[in-house]
Amino acid sequence: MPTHYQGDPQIASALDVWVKLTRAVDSIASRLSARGTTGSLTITQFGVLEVLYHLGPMPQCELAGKLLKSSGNITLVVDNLEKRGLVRRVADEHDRRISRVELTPAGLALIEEIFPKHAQAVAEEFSVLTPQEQHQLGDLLRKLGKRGG
Amino acid sequence: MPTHYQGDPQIASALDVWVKLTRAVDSIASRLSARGTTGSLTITQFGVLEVLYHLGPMPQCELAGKLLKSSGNITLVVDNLEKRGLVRRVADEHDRRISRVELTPAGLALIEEIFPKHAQAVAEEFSVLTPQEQHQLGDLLRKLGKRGG
DNA sequence: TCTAAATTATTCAACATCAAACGATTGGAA
DNA sequence: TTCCAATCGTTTGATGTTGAATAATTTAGA
Repeated sequence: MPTHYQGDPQIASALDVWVKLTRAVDSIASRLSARGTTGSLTITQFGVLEVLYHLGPMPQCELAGKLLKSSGNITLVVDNLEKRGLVRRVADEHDRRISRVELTPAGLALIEEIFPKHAQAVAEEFSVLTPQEQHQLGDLLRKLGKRGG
Repeated sequence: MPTHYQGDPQIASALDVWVKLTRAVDSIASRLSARGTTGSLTITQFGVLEVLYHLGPMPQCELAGKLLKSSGNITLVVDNLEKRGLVRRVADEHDRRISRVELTPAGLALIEEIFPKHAQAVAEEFSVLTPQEQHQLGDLLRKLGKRGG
């Protein structure tokens, strides 16, 4: 989408790259989703299972931090995963404010089945870039992301 | 977030870059949002006004295409903008299926006020990259995005 | 100890988002 | 001309998302 911005070339360049950045992510995400590699899960549900799979059980607030979502959002997503029997809330013994979330056997079986397929699909999407280009991209993104946010 | 993936280094690298990519976008978007440069508008509402501002009145289906959203979504967002008097639906004379969306004077005034601030904020976010690095990033993203999606 | 501040999870209202189904309309083919 | 397929916008149901308010609990400080 051309932004047609007529001012400062620095601003025009930044707007252009920002649009490219958001559209690239949208584009890749939609192609990944179309492949159905997340099974019957939504993106966020997949994210929750994946984090629990790789990092183990954790409190909801920590889950919110990892996934960059609000606590209210995590409450709902965990609710929906719990209804489907994929995760379980376990009360913390030492701090009764905390409810720890963990995978059920069904949740573990599901993420073990679909994660490799998802990883493979991501690899195929990024195969248009050489290893060096991927490293370069990672460096540029690190500079952009590291700003306190 | 480390993905801790133990397999093919090609897959590990792709997952790593994919995580960096989504997190960079999340991070920048949340900082832009925190600056309040979109005024009292949501991201999508801002997007609609911005497209109408730069490209002129257009049917909802075209708006959906530009913003990569579903038609049902656009219906709702335009509804909300219309309630606030920022846009207007105008029936197409030649094709009664189409309702063209255009800025009202209030909508024009608003986007004319906030867009430059938003553009400035985006420029500041991307000022951590040199012009050459921005160009490099644009090239890499173009390769990633161009895949039919 | 007692109290104030911080943390955790939940709830709610408002908006976003999609997929699917639907009705109205258009355009082309038989 | 008549009918069928495609297009456009809306609606619905399910889920996501935030920010703010709230309740329960813990922690730290006076």
